[in-house]
Amino acid sequence: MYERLKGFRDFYPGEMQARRTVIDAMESVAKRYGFREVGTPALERTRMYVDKSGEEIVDELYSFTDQGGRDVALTPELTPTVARMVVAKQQELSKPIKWYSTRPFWRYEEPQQGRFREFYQTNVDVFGSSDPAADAEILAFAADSMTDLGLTGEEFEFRVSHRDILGGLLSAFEADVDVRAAVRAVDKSAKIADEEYYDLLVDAGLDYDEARQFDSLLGSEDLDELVDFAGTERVDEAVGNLRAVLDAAEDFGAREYCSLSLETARGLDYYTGVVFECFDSTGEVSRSVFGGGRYDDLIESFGGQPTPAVGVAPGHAPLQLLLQRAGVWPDEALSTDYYVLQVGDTRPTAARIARDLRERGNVVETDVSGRSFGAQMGYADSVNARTVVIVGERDLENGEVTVKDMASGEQTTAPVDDFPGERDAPTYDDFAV
RNA sequence: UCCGGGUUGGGGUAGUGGUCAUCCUUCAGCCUUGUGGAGGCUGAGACGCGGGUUCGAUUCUCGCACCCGGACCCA
Repeated sequence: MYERLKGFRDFYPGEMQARRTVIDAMESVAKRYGFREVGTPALERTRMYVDKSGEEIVDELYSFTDQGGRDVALTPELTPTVARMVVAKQQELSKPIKWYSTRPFWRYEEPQQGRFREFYQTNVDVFGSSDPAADAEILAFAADSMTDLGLTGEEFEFRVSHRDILGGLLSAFEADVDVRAAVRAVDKSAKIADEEYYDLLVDAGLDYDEARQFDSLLGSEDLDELVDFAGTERVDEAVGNLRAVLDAAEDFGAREYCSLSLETARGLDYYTGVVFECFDSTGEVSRSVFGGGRYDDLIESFGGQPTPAVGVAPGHAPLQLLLQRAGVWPDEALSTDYYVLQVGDTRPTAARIARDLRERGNVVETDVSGRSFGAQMGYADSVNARTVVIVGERDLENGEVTVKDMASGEQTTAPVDDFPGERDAPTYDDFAV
């Protein structure tokens, strides 16, 4: 017996069917917005992640040296890859570039609820537009995905913040504050005690009174107050940008799912503008389901022309938890349209019927194990066959097959030459008198 | 990497320092090559791994692995 690797999962048909339904729903929304699918490698050079995130990142990667001596890593996220792709073909791609992709990623970390070492995400990004409408389109894609999956505004919310508001306010307090550390403190603030939060802000360079004031400003949600307090062009512009995004989201039908929450910060290493996180508003532990935001500097830092970008990446595992808690996780029960049952040596006719039904798009099974009548019927039942077509020697002598509806148990005969005939999906009702 | 709780057939369980480890379910075959959900018969399938204590360990003990949850992290 071989055991599965820690943090990796197997998906058996029932769960996989439900996952497929969810993936198809999200990708369908992305396609309707004109996002185009891209395919990307599972391996990239380790250096790409180190340059972006620092040497410590290597501990979180599945990284190794390949047989050609290259230091490579299984991709822990998509953003650097698509940034690389944008830079490589920058001149020939028409802007805005709108791409999506669903695939697994790998991080060497401890599994937790909704977190695994191999995990799936659907990434959706816009490159080349700094217009607030681009941010809003990402929010609208995310909102449409959630509602198409059966969720309502009662069950999730997008907490929207703006990195430049945070950074601008912090700079207004102290010119040389450690913005990164302070933002990280903000990101944690909901989970830790106020005192601990203030201590972290103090560590970042504020004094204690400033920390309290900063906290209170973030909580007020009065954007005008923030502008007045800071009195800087940067905060003024950031607030204007956030408002413009929310206005556009209103027009795109996504505003009702958004709430202003400056205490939402995300990890934020490369975020530059609007950031948001999707929260489960029904769950007892309101942890972030997924997040996204604007990262205008990344492409340039990858060696490209300055190219603004905004994106979102719903992770399938936390999304699954949310959908299950909301009671809208798709049905995992498998179904079969037809089971073509053979009695005696009737394979030529049974196979012809099965092929005809399949050509019409039905899910059709027939015996491939030489089983008895009763065993075939039991199998048909176990795979939730809707209709069983009995192809038996006795009926064939009369030029007939038997059509049985498994739910009711009723059955009737049909002329073998007229089955399925012109019908796409014949049932018992089509032949019952 | 750290903390807490777990681990007995595929799933769910009972139990014990000593005969063939309990029961339910599942799966396969048969009763049943003309009728599934019921029933019967037969079969498959487990003490996570390693060390220690012991005449003997699934049971006691230590370590590890894995699972669940949490911390850190969340690019």
